[in-house]
Amino acid sequence: MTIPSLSAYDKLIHYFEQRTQLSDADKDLIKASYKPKKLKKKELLFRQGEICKYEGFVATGSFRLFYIDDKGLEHVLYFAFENWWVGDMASFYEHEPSALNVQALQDSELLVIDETQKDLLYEKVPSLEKVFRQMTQKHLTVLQKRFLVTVSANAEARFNELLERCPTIEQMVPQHQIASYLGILPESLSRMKKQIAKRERMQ
Amino acid sequence: MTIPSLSAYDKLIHYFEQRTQLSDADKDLIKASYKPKKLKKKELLFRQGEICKYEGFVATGSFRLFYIDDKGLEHVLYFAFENWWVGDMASFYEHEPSALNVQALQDSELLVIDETQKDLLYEKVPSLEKVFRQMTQKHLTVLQKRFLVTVSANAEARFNELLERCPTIEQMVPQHQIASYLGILPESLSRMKKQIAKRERMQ
DNA sequence: ATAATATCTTAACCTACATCAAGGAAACAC
DNA sequence: GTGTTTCCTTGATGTAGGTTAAGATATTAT
Repeated sequence: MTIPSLSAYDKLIHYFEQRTQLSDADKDLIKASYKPKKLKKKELLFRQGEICKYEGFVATGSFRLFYIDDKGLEHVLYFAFENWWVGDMASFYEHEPSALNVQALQDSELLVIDETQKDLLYEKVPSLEKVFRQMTQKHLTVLQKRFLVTVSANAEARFNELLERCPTIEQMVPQHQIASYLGILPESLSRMKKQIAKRERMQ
Repeated sequence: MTIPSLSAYDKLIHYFEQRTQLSDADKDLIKASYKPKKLKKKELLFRQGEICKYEGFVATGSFRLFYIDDKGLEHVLYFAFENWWVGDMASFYEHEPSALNVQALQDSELLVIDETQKDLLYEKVPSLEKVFRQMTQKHLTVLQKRFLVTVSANAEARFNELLERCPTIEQMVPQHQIASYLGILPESLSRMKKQIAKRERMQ
């Protein structure tokens, strides 16, 4: 018994149709503008220092976007699951080296678009301008929340916030990458979880 | 000898004209959509918990946008000077209580627009859709950089980064608010500066 | 001018998390 | 199936920046 799954393109069209009205012609233009791209587990869409040439829609699988600092420590900016977007706007639009690495956490399927195609698509389907403005606003909103939580709460509170917002995260990504998202070392997360468990056993 | 200064509206129109083409009719529509709003030093445009009803263009003066956590500590998200924007997109568009306070650091002059007027303006001057999409992208880019610096560098490195990016900041805002922007306490910034001075005296 | 308020500095002590080191468990590769 | 990465845990010790308290300066209001 298998569930009939939507194609990558169906998911993308569905995403846009939830946000704006599209004619059949619009849909065809969209399908022609995005190219499928498969990435194996651990493969990178692009790495830090490179120009981000593609903005990608996650059709299947999952990704992490992370920065490696001068000390070699990795800092996860966010995880991206199905129906999310991956890329680096600063690099994509300004053609500057990206500060980010985009890595598949499992075998994954993206639909990607380059800047030329995207500008063309905006011209041909102007209503997407609003969709992407709103998508960027949403993105900004989420990042702002993440920033404020990061600077105002300690690691345990940040962990709880993450679990509330994303209860299945522990089944989806390894613990040392959750630590990296939280801004602590794997050792500290391990110790923290032990503390939490101990406290819960007590009462 | 006084420098003849541009009116608030001239500055706003200039801002838009640097980013898109505008007809005289467009300019009139813009001027009719934004209302002037003066704020005295320390006055708030809105406070945490309230809905952000206005997006504001800073014509003169300066602002800080900050969050107060459960312990009562203030965390500055950013400072806004002339030709910057203040507001809270999440609250403005989704009508949810804002997490931010927007406070004038000195007597200041804003041009503000509410959501109804802004939607109307997008309809009447569609090229602004792109300007605001790009503005939001820029905003997102800056916040992403700020986030990565915050999680990967220590307080001294963050202080240096700020000074490089904004060399006159110490003349423009009090030191305890710089500390709040850096995510440390005023006492720590004071201690840090003493350390830096000592090190510089040595060599 | 003088009181009131806001800002900055210093010092002693404390804590959350990092660092270093090592061993164990699980997953993956051939 | 057994070597090899990858991942997780635990303990001992270190440190950046927080906490508390107090006094010094500067700014503002009346």
